[in-house]
Amino acid sequence: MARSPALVPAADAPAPRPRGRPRKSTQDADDSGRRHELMEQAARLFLTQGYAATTTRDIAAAMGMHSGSPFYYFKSKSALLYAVMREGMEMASASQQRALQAVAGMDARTQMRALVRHHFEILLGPRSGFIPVMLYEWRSLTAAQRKGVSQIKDAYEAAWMPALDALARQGALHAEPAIARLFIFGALNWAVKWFDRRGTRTLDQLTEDALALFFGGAAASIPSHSP
Amino acid sequence: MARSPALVPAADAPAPRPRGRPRKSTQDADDSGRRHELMEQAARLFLTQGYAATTTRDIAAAMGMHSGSPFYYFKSKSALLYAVMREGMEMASASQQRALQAVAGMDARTQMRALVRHHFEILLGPRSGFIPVMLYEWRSLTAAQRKGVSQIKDAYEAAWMPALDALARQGALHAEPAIARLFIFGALNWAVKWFDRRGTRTLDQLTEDALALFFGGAAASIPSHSP
DNA sequence: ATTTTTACCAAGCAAGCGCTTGATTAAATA
DNA sequence: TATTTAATCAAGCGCTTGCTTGGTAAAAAT
Repeated sequence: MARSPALVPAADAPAPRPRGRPRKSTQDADDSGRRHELMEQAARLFLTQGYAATTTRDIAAAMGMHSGSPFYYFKSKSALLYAVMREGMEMASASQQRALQAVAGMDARTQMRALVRHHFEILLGPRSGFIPVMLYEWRSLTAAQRKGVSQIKDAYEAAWMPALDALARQGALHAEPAIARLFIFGALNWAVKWFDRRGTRTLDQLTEDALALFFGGAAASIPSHSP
Repeated sequence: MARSPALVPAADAPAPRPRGRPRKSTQDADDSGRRHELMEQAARLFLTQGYAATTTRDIAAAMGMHSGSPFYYFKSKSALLYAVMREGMEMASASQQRALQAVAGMDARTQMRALVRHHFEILLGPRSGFIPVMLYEWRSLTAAQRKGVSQIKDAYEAAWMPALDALARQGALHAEPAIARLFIFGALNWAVKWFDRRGTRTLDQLTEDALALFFGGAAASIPSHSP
């Protein structure tokens, strides 16, 4: 939607990069930093304007590139979207595993707190962007792409079931865990549309609000060792 | 996304209509039925493909029209989207008022049940379509259009506060009503993405599931006359 | 010092887009 | 019966789109 001729790289765009081979590597290893930066800019634009309404020229301009250059990194616009979702979901799933391991063996409410807090971090934290794109641009994927992302997404969502089942057994969850999970993900994911990170409410507070709403006041927490 | 040349109205499209002036009126009064049918087809496509990814040619083909004909009813694609959202929100707000009047003076949980049930009807019922488009294509509106829809939407959402406040006072809602409302709308609205009307679960059951999750089991309902 | 590789630029093409314009047809009206 | 009006069709215009192609500057490898 940015209607600039882009014959000249636009006034507010980043300064043009030196051409040619880059100086060894910005950091250590596997990540060719420029490709990742492209994914971040694309994700930002996909989220604010939508995938279909974002042109490859918009993305190029945000990078300070010319209109054809993004295709050096991704063979199509669709492949760029897929990379954002797939790699975003892989990172989210890996960090969720770490968050869960940190509370392994603790009571169900503590585990749920960790899951909710982590999910908010992914959705609303400073390094967010990839997962919200996935949530709201799912239909822009091809069937084959959807299948590829679904695998990771299903694992991410399945990791919530043990804690939900335990809370239901304790009487802290007043609905079938399977459909409670759908409602709860809806409630949390929707926060992308209204939560303002520059506001006064922190993600910790937001987490407590959500826990209170779904699983009752803090007093309702009954510690229980896994049977 | 439908890639048909549309030189001929496509094989699966509705049969071509007789041209010329229509036979007096399909029904009684104010609604020129064809315009409304156009909005319904557009809403269906906007919802499945997204607004930007839906071409005016797609909409025309779904109507069995040629590509320029939708512009007889709407002066632009954008105006068609706005009409869907605005008129959809007006209908939803009016029917919500009726649903609320039917339970006026009754206890807060009954009022909440009416609100949730009505909301599901709007989102998932047989006459749905307009409101889901509004929820997921908000960013495709211009600032001026957003303002026009916001007025009605704010009133629709504000109507939930009395019941939420009352439930909080009864101890059946364990979070600040203002942010509870945001979470709850998120949970309900998300159902558009997963609920299958052809499945075994009815909207009545879904309503009870949501009430149990947010406001505790059915036993937690404490009747209270308005003070 | 030469060659290779990386990371772009510069230009443009074919297809598709929203939308306009001027007939044209059939029913309603006079 | 003649005229008007509503609801399209038929054709296409100008612009934007995703993407391609061939070149080129600079660092890295040899």
